[in-house]
Amino acid sequence: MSERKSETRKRILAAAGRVLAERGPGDPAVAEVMAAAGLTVGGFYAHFASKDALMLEAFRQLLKVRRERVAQVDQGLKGRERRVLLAAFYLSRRHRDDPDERCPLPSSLEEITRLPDGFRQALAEHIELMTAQMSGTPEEGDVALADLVLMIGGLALARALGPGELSDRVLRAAKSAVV
Amino acid sequence: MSERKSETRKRILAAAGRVLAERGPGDPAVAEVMAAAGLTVGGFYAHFASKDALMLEAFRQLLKVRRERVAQVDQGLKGRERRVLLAAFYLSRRHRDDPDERCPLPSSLEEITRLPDGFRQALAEHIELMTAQMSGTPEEGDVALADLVLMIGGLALARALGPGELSDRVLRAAKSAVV
DNA sequence: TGTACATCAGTGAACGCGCGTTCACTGATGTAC
DNA sequence: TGTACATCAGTGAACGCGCGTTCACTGATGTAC
Repeated sequence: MSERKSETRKRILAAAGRVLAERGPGDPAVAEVMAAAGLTVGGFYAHFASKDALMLEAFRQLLKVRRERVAQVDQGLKGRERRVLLAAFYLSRRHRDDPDERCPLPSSLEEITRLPDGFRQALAEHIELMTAQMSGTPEEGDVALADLVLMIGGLALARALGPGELSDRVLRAAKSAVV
Repeated sequence: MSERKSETRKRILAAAGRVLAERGPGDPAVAEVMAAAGLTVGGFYAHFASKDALMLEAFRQLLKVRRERVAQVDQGLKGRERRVLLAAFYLSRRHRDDPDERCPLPSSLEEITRLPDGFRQALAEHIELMTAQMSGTPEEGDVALADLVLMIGGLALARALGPGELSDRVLRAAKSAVV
């Protein structure tokens, strides 16, 4: 594969990641993703086998990047302090409203029920790795898992409510419940 | 409107409620809902103005019924004890796997972002009423809200993971984090 | 160095399908006399 | 009580559109000699 082609591939993947994080893997149309990458639909299948294949790869990549980012945040902090800090970022109004840098999970969970198994596996792997990153000791695993639920669920609910007082309250309430 | 017609309308609404709770308001096709009600597509628009109108009415009705059910559960229990009991039901494997009696929120949150405003309003109203039902005193409002996030988010994540060990762990972890 | 040909990334139009919505029609039920 | 007509719930086919996927073609880049 030529360098030019693999550059194009990356552009498509990046465009897919942006819309996926906002609207989930199913909703965005292939033509829309290609247009966002500055291309036309026709060329798509020279890069990916199907829409699902593109979206799965974008999904995995987004999760991986986010895990790496989390790993870089403040390794000095451990256990609950670390979780509180991560939740403060995750459940901020900025993360709710900013179209970039979004976690794809709140928008993807529901569709994953009906998507190919690879999505479920990528999700499971991510959850395992994140709980490990968020717990100082193995015994803390379950509280880390509960905190992930607060984060993902809190953001999903806050987004569904749209910007506003109740939505802000949801973010605050979830943050202060971190275990 | 004849009695026969209004009976049919209720059947359509009930069929819509079942698929909505499982797959959200957008995914099920009108023809599929009508078939589930023992009818053909053509007659649909004599009962509802549009698919969105049907789904919104089904959504509101499902939420109302669920609130009434919660109101009947054990008024003796107050505050945290009450929330623990409700979470035990909500985050059970049965509620995760049983196609009937499902809460529509885990499957609907994401789509609500892109749906007419009525969905958002119905959601907001439901969340307000539920936090009221789940807090003994007004000061408890925020912990009730956090518990709702644990319940809805926990079920959404557990469903996305599909039945299995990790999914069960999510349910348990969320339950034991109830504030 | 230049010419002929092959390769390759991307284009643009078309195909097939599912789905929301519309509409002419049918068969059953109700009403007038 | 019976007959003619109107109403009404539901049917089945069609329309239009969006979308995933395919494919013949183009223009640019690389290779052989």
